[in-house]
Amino acid sequence: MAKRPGAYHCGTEAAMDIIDGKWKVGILWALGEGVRRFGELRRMLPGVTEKVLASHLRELEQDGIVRREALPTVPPHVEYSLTPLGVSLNDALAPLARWGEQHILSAVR
Amino acid sequence: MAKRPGAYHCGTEAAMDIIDGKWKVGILWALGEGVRRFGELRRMLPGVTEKVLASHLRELEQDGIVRREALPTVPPHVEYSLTPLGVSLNDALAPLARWGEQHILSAVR
DNA sequence: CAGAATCCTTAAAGATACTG
DNA sequence: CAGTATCTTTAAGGATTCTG
Repeated sequence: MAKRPGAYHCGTEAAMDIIDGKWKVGILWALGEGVRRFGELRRMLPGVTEKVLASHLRELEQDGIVRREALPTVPPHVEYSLTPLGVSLNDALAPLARWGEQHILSAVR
Repeated sequence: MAKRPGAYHCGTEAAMDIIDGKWKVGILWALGEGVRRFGELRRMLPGVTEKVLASHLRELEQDGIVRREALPTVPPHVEYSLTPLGVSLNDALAPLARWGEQHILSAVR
């Protein structure tokens, strides 16, 4: 979770704080493809527990990265999507993804 | 620390694994300015303990990000610097730094 | 279905002291 | 100077159960 804006020394530190959490970048990646429901996200991230997924989503929501919309249906129905800020964060992450693919993932392939 | 290349689902995850550690991006930033000695790094990162700094440096060295050169002098003298891979990682981190500055740090200034 | 509540495990980090 | 060796602390994450 992000702290107060004054608590950082550089932008990277601030950004890292927001995506700090085992499944945060996975969530960003999953929501980059469109609107997803809670159960969909859970299936897209094999191994994540409900508790951790819920708390990560709540933190991302508080940081303005994710929008949460609860539909008043029975049974409950909640949709998650990226805010414009979330989209921009995803874009800023793209070079890092390319770096990882080129230098780490392709090392043995 | 980076695991085996096959253990990741995307490049971001692999990159995040390498810079995972409270002071790793700080070390990258400090070494981006040039060669530094152990004691210099410690002073540049207020709050880091010797143990954590040493282990972070060892991990970054194993991941090929940092080069360690021990000079055979008395008293001991060890110089740390970025490898070409480390420089490229620092470059890939730049967009994220800009994002953090624009969207988080400047939020209250 | 989408979570909240509770309890539990364990790695990462911190503190402190010591040394080639 | 540049670490290593222990010990302790903490907080993220996991497992399980329960509910509007």
